[in-house]
Amino acid sequence: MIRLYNTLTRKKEDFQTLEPNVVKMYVCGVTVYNDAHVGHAMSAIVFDIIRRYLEYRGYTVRHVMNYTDVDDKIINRANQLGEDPLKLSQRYIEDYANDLKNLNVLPATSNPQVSKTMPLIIEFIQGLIQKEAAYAASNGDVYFSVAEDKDYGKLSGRKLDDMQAGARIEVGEAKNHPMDFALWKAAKPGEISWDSPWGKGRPGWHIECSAMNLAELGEQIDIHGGGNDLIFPHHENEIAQTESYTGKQFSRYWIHNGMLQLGGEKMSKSLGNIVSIKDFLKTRDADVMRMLVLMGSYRAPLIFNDETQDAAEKSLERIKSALRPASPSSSGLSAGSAAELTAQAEATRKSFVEAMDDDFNSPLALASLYELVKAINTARDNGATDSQLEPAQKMLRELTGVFGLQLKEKTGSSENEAKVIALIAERNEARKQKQWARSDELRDQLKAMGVSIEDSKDGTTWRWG
RNA sequence: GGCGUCGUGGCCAAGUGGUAAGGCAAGGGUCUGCAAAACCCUCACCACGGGUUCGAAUCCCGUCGACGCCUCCA
Repeated sequence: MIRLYNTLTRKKEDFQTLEPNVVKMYVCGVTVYNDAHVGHAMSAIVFDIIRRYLEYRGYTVRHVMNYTDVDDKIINRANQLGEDPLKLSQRYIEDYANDLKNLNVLPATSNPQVSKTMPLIIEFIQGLIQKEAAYAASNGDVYFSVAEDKDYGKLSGRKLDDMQAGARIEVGEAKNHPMDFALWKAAKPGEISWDSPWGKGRPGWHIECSAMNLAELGEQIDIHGGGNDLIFPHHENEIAQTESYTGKQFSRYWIHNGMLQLGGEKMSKSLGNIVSIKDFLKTRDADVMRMLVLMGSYRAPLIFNDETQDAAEKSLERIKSALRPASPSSSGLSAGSAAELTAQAEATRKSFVEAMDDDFNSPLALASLYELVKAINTARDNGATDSQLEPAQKMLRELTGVFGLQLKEKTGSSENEAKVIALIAERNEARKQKQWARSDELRDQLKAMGVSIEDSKDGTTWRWG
């Protein structure tokens, strides 16, 4: 039984889907107006791991991730660049999709866009007005009426009275209640807009997700996810809109990832402390980003610095070490020892699943993986053959695959490869002659080319990296 | 000011009532011509102060501190 932490109840709960074996999961994507950063990567990876794990446990996952392509910031940026806003956002949609691919994040089942959901959004707003959950104001805006929603604030644990509305946000005079939020914003001159019963305008920030959810997954879904900075107001407002509209519980489970932190602060566009996904991938492997995420709880803040990145990189190296072949002269393990290794593989699978079943406890699941790593390496040291290592290595691949780790060995160019082989042959000759100085010189030379050398009784092996 | 999350070894981090997983780093060792990799060994009483309990990192109260949200934000 999978248990997961539900923001709505602030408790871990047994996971039960609306339909057997199917998970309807909606994850808030990004607003597309510039390069995505590693904080976005964290969120995407968290839900990618959740999705992969649910699939591993036999569920069919309908994974929807939206793109917010109509928004103030997009309009501002488009104005700056003198570009059509929808063209600009489309460009960044493709760009983000590419980033995700490079991070080995599986494509969502569908990626709806606000600009392509306009009729449904308008219909949704009309429905809310009919139910008197919303009202058209004199200025052409349409607002959601929070006072009419008796359980408004249930996700974020806020009460309307406690929120100092207007303290930091300007209260529009057209609003009935200071906390009322816009479903539809009247267009300013020259702004991109769509026709509606309330005149030209565009949707407010929250209604799109409610509408796209409805369009893609129906009135009720299993999991709604996103960064914990979205709990309020975004997700709170989504609940208010959708539940007012359908009269049913919207999402059964709300899952929120913690914030990635750089220098003790949340990484965000507005703070400007940003490392883009592209810049990250220039110097580190995609696996490193994923390992960083796996090392901690998805709900906790993720400390992003050189030290944690180095640690992640080294940990990956260790896992990779277990995937390497047996030594050439291996004489074979006793049948008993080989059976022990296979048993360890199965034990690891069990503890891995047990850990992940408990609210996706990846640090604990990783610990069980290291146990298997150690068993494989010990078996190899003791002379296991490739066929004896195989079941355990296959299991390790299977489980790291659930995490979405690729564990690729580095590669160099093939023209260099011939040179490497020649240098190693030369070095082996030198070693035979006990010309250690020459031998070490050649090793340094290879190292400079990015080649690691390992000598053993059976001769010399090498690899890139 | 309100709401929420949290404070575990040098760093990252699991554990939420029975005497502290794991990874990285560090030190020692096996192996090696020397290395590297791998393997073995060593390395914490859990922010502070009270309380509950036979027993607390784990429950309660208080203090201090950090972070997130209350405005766009993954």
